[in-house]
Amino acid sequence: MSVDRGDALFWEGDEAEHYYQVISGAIRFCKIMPDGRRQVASFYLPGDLIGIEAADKYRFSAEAVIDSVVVRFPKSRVEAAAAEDPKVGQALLTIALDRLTAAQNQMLLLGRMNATERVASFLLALASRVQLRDTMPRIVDITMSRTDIADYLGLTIETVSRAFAKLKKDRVIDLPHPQQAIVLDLARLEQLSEGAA
Amino acid sequence: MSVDRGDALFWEGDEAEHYYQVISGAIRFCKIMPDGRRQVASFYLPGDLIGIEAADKYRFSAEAVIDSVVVRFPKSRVEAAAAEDPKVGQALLTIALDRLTAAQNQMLLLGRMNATERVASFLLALASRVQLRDTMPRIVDITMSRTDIADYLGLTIETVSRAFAKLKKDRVIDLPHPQQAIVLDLARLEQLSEGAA
DNA sequence: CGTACGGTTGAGTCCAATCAAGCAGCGTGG
DNA sequence: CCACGCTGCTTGATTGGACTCAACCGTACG
Repeated sequence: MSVDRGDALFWEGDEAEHYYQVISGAIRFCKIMPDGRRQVASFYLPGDLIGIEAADKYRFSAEAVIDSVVVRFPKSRVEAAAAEDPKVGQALLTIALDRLTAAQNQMLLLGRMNATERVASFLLALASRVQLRDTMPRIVDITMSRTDIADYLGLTIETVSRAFAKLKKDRVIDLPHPQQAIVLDLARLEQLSEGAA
Repeated sequence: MSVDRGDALFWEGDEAEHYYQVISGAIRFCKIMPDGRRQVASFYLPGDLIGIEAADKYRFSAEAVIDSVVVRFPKSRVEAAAAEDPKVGQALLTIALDRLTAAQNQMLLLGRMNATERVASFLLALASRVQLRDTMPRIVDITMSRTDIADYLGLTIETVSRAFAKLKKDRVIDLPHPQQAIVLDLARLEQLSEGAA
């Protein structure tokens, strides 16, 4: 399946009938409050499975950040496979537990970090999630918009922009293009993400 | 095992060798930043399993909020049981997925809600997690301190206290004792937790 | 009875949100 | 080809909600 930028795989409240796996692109997993406030719980990148936490209905919406390709599995078929082969269930469990740990770390970010620390953590996470080639890439491609980043980090687009500007001014990163960052001082970035002022 | 108020089941960084199940009391699951900022990821109440997300090492600490009793299982034994009986693995998966959904909702709270909305959500969660008797209890016992609540909601103790005071002033709850709230206007509390100003 | 601790309340500060321009890239159409 | 408008990003000025600092209160406890 192809999904265009901005299109939804499913909406919060839909009957949860499918799992999705990202092949290419990026999907945001988010929830919107009645007055429009939005929180992105996570970004799903190629290889990631979407929808595993849904029991009866989806509790979050899944929308394409950029044009993407996903495969869709009927939920019932995955469940049948899991019942038949314990390894499938085990694999799902591993994914769920990893994701739980990530969610708990994100709570620390949202609950206790300031704007600069949040953006630093975000950049590090992006850098480490991209192809794990030889070493941590110095060039980080930022596929999502400032709006998506802000809603992921619990900030506004202005604050995200200012945090990028501050990191650039402090020579921690360079920002040749809004969608691309170059890590100049990895150690400093790590310090920031750990909360060292 | 008995654990006294304030004592830890394990610390962040310890080798993850055990699962724990809460029998009585309450355990907080938290992480502390180098400069002392603390985030409580969740409170575990009787029946809850602790430590399932740990792979090699614990990523969070677990400490008793009040004097508590827990049972401890060797991790290896649970894993063996899961390998043998698919139902064990399935049960673990169900727990992990429920917890993931809870964590995602907590992200919305931490990222986008104001102080009053956070406290309202917290009270509702407490009310619904206590014994599910006939209906939602009007009387909510708050076992944890303001410090723990603040670190769970990403606020300070003063702000938590002020939010409680505001809810009381607005006749949404009564607060006969700092550790006990009485829900006067459940509908309003639910509105607040959903983000209706 | 005095001290300590947890909670509340008040005053002032600060960081991020809000409000408001301004700018750069880009696709469209005259 | 270029003017135009749109969209996304940045930057500036101001505001506001939560944080900080500080005092105070009540209960528990030695």
